[in-house]
Amino acid sequence: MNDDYKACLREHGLKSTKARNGVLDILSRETSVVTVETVYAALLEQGCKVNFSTVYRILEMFTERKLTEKIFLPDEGKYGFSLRRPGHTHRLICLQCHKVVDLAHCPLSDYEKEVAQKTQFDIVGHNLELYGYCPECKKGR
Amino acid sequence: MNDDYKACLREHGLKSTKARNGVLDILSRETSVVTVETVYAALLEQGCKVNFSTVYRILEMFTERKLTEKIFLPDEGKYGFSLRRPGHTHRLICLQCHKVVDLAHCPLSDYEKEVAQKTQFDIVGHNLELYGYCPECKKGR
DNA sequence: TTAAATGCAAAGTCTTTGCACGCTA
DNA sequence: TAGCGTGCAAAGACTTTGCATTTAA
Repeated sequence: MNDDYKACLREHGLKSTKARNGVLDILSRETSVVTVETVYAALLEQGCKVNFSTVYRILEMFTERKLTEKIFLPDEGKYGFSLRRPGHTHRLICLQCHKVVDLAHCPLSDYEKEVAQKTQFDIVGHNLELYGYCPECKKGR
Repeated sequence: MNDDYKACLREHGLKSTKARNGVLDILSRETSVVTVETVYAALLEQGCKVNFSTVYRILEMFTERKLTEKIFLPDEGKYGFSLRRPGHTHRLICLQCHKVVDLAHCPLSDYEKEVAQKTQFDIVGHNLELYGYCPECKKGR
C-alpha cells in the first residue's frame, strides 16, 4: 500500500516522503472534500508529525500535478481538496458532512456551445457544483 | 437619478447615504463583477471619500438584502459583487475584463432531479459559472 | 552527494469587528 | 433626538514565503 503511494507520486514526478504518503493515504480513504486543516489534523492523529505549511505546500503541489483538485467551499469560505479521480466531471457536495459524489455526466457541453454562439465569447470552461444533503445527513433535518 | 437610488435603498429597508448611493451608482453602470477594491477605487475617483471597511459593510449588507450578489472569483481568489438583476440565473464571466453576461436559461433543473433520484441527496442548489473571453478580449489573444 | 522537501517563524492578503463619532430620517 | 452608518485602527482567518535544516534518490 505504501508502495502504491510511492508509485503514484513517482508517476506524477514527485518524490515519496512521509508527509506526502500520509496526505495521499488520508485523501484516498476520504470520500469528502477536505480542508487543509482536516488533512493536517488527520496526519497528526495517525502519528505523522508535519507542519501546517507543509500540508499547504503538498496540497498545492498535488493540485498542480493533477493529483488532487482544489475546490472553493462557499459555505466555509475556504478551499477543500480531494483526490482527482479520472473520468469525473462534476461534483455533488453535502453541505453538512462534505461528502462528495462525482457526477460522471456533464450536461453542459451543448449548453456551452449555444451560449458561445449567442454571446460570441470564447468559452474556456465552467464551474458546476451541486449542493445538498446526503441521505444520512438529510435524516437529521 | 439620485432619487432612484434613494428609493431603491428604501425598498430594501436601507437608509440612503452618500456612500451607499455611490456604491449603487458604480454597480449600476458596471457590467462586470467588481471586487471591493474596485468599488472602493471608483468611489474615491468620483470624489466620494469612504473607508475600505465601509465598502465591505455596504456590499455585505446589499448582498444580505438581495440587492447584490456575491460571487467568488476563482482566478482572483477573492469575492466580486454585482447588482442582482431580476430574472437572471447564471453568469458568463470574462476572465480578462470580468465583464458579465447573465444567462437567463438554466439548463440544470432536469439534471438536478435526475441526480437527486440517483444519489438520494436533497439537492438545495448549485453553482454554475461559465468562464471565457468576451468578444473584445479574445481579439488580443 | 545533491537537489528537493520540510520546519519554523514571519509576513501577506482579504475580510471582519469594536468603538467613538457623525449623519439621516 | 435616536439610532443607524461610518471612520479608524486593530485583529482575525486563511494562505504564502524565506531561509536553515533534513531527507530521499
